[in-house]
Amino acid sequence: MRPVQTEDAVDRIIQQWARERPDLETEAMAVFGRVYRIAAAMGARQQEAYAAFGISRGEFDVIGTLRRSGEPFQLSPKELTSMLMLTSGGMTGRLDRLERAGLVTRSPDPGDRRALVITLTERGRELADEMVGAGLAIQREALERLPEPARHHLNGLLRELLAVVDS
Amino acid sequence: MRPVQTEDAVDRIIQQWARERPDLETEAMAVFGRVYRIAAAMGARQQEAYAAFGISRGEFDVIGTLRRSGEPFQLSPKELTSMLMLTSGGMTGRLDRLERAGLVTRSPDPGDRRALVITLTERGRELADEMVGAGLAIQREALERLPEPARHHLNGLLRELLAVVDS
DNA sequence: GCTAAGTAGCTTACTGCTAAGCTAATTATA
DNA sequence: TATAATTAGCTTAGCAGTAAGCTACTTAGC
Repeated sequence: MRPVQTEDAVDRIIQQWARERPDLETEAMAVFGRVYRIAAAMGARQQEAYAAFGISRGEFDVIGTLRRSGEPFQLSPKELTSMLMLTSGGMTGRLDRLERAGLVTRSPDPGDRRALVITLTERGRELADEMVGAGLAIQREALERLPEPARHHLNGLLRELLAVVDS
Repeated sequence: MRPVQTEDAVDRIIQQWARERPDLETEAMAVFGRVYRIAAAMGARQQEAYAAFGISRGEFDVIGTLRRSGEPFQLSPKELTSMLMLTSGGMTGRLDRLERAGLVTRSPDPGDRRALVITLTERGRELADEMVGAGLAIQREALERLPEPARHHLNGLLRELLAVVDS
């Protein structure tokens, strides 16, 4: 009952390398080539869904992070920068746009006059709640086309690979 | 003998969402969250390795595509643009840099006066051969830390997921 | 208390990308 | 043949990111 495994774009690339460079051991290329393509394709699809709400994927990451941090939906730019692995300049730009859109506010941190507190506005919270559902729907739509034992097994293997890669 | 599965960054994000929004079905978020992080981490690692050769990952993609296309290592900008899913402007920039570095040449296509032929130079071919080995080494180093049945199984599941995502 | 080092956030210069529009050449149609 | 539509590649403007350096403030050591 497994679907027939037909040749995909990554197989073709690997066949070309195997013809030109038969000395290469290409298994790793297959695994990570597929990871890159899945990430790119799903990223593009999510970006499209987010654009319907008027903000980018990166901007959603910010309001999503504030939303899931829980009441009172406040974090410092520094915390956001390190959670989202961005430079401070990039974060300043995102916060500028989100503030202009009325989704977050900047206010001084009473305990540290160097620092700011970023707070999700009511509109920002509502938008984050709507958008997390929309983004998740895109992901579920794709994933549900795999049968269940495969889904669960895939998640476990990806967890192992991430542990290896992040260490 | 399986390593103990400890909580990772994706688990923590999902726990936050589950606390704030218990209505969400988060399995898909786990799978794609890990795919995104693996892609980002490995991409950064490869970029670093490529930088040692003086060119970027995107530029390597171009000379790698020419190299694996086989003798006479020639493709048109149009073919490269569609293979690498780039806009024409982006490809023009990459070719400018590669030409300046002496890794490719631009020459007129004798059969179509609108078109160009991009040819890998001898130095370009040598560099591509060296770099594909270096990039692959990074990938193998990570992947080999998974035991073999897992590696093969993971590749099969990723192939299934890519087929679903690319359709 | 002073001073040196570190930290938070912003600004600037630069890079690489996309999107839109251009020219020149080719192809299809009347 | 004339003309309309398409295609290849380039150029330009604009955007989002990084890296480096700035100011203002805080912390640690003497």
